[in-house]
Amino acid sequence: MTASPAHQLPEVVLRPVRGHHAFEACVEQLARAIRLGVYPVGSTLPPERQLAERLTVSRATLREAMAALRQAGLVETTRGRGGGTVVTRQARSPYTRRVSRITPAQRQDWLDALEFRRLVEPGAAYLAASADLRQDQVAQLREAEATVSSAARPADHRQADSRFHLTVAALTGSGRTIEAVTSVQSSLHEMLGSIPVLEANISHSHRQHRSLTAAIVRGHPDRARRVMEEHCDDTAALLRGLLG
Amino acid sequence: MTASPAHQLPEVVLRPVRGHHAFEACVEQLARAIRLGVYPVGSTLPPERQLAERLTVSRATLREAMAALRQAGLVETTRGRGGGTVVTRQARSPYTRRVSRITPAQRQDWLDALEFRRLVEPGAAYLAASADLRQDQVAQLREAEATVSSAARPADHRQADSRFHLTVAALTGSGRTIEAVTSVQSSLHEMLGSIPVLEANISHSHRQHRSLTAAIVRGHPDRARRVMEEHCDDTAALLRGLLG
DNA sequence: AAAAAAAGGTATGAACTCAGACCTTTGAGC
DNA sequence: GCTCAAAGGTCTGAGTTCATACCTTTTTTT
Repeated sequence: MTASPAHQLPEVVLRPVRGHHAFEACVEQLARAIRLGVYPVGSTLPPERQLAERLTVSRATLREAMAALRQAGLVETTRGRGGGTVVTRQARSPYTRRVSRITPAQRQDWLDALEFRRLVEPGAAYLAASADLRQDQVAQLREAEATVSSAARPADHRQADSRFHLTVAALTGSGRTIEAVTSVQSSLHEMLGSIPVLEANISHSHRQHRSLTAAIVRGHPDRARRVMEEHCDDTAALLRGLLG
Repeated sequence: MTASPAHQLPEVVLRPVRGHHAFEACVEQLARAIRLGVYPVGSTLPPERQLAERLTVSRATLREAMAALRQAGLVETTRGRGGGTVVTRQARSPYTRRVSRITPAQRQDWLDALEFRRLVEPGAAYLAASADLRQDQVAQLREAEATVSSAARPADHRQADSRFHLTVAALTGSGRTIEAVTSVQSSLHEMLGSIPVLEANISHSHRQHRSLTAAIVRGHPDRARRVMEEHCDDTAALLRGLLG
């Protein structure tokens, strides 16, 4: 009881202090934001100085990241007043590169993401439904829902779906919740881009989105959570099957 | 719909790429682990090379962090085989320093932690109760529960409580869940150390722990979640009141 | 007693990151 | 047209972090 560090807690509690280099992390965050539709094609990213501040990174580092995105053809930059960096192409999931076999670590991480998602997204839905929403928030949610159901191509649908879920998270107003959902959605997006999956049951998914939206707007937390749980379970079942 | 980055998502999705310098982050993680009782007084930390690897940091950086802990009197180091770094004193919450007024940002973060906790810990309890637990895991949980209820001094109680909650999280086997609970518990620990709170209703809390343990061991996810929700709500109500 | 192993201690040069100043381009407003 | 402001582009020196050796101390093993 006194001299030993008690079961395996140490192994699980100490986490990597940071993943990669700062500039890689910036590239990743920005690419993710573009991929998830936070910055749609045609939109302008914030000025460098602002972005740098938001990512708590020096402008020099941020610029390296921008250069990488530019080189990858995702964005284009123009100088002068009113200039800036514009999204020109949809970012593709980084794991789409050829037959890059899914490593066991990757697979493990993805399974974990599915599990964590089952926990965190229903929770977010619950919180969102408990909140007193402003009119414009309700409108945002409705619009996000409408965009998903009207998306034509699978890629558009995936992106709109991500944005819908992020919007729900944003309604909670909780930074940690938003971060958790962002991370989970990003993994999900990678999985969907990496696994050839016929997005079956789209109409089923739309129904779930609709009732989720209704439950949140009307302020039924328990109902919102239950719907989101089902929604997550459906996706997870599909993906788990394909991941083995 | 095309040229604007759509509501406030950008503001909330892009998160700081990393907090501080690597070595500060190491100090924080290690101090936190000691504070939360992951490494009790008298226990030996893993060898430097191992720790460095786990934190994904170079040994040089890790050693800077260790030097800081050593200088703060938290640990002592001996050389040679069988040597290592031993925890000699309990880490105190970093926010206990005098009348360090709670900044608005701090307060905001703490409120967010309470909200996120209400989401994540019940979810973890649900997951833990859904899992097929091995005998030794059950034993760990029971032991953690017993340690909380037998803690005499408030400081011991707080630490044992943290460990109990971390143990529940560890039962889920989900890295992201564990990380989320760790972060939340750390904030909670700071709050409790910073706000003069008579830990009222200890026996009430013990009852909750007991039924939580029972629900998890017997595999009743919904019950486990409900109990944890109440447990979180009780603490949160108390703390929210004191935070204003 | 000698050798091996497991720890911490030291050193070095390269790569990364930062903060801050300054330059250049371009649109907006007078 | 002139001027200003808002953007991106460039430069520099200091501070961090890294990877990788190699050294020293102590215990265990043979």
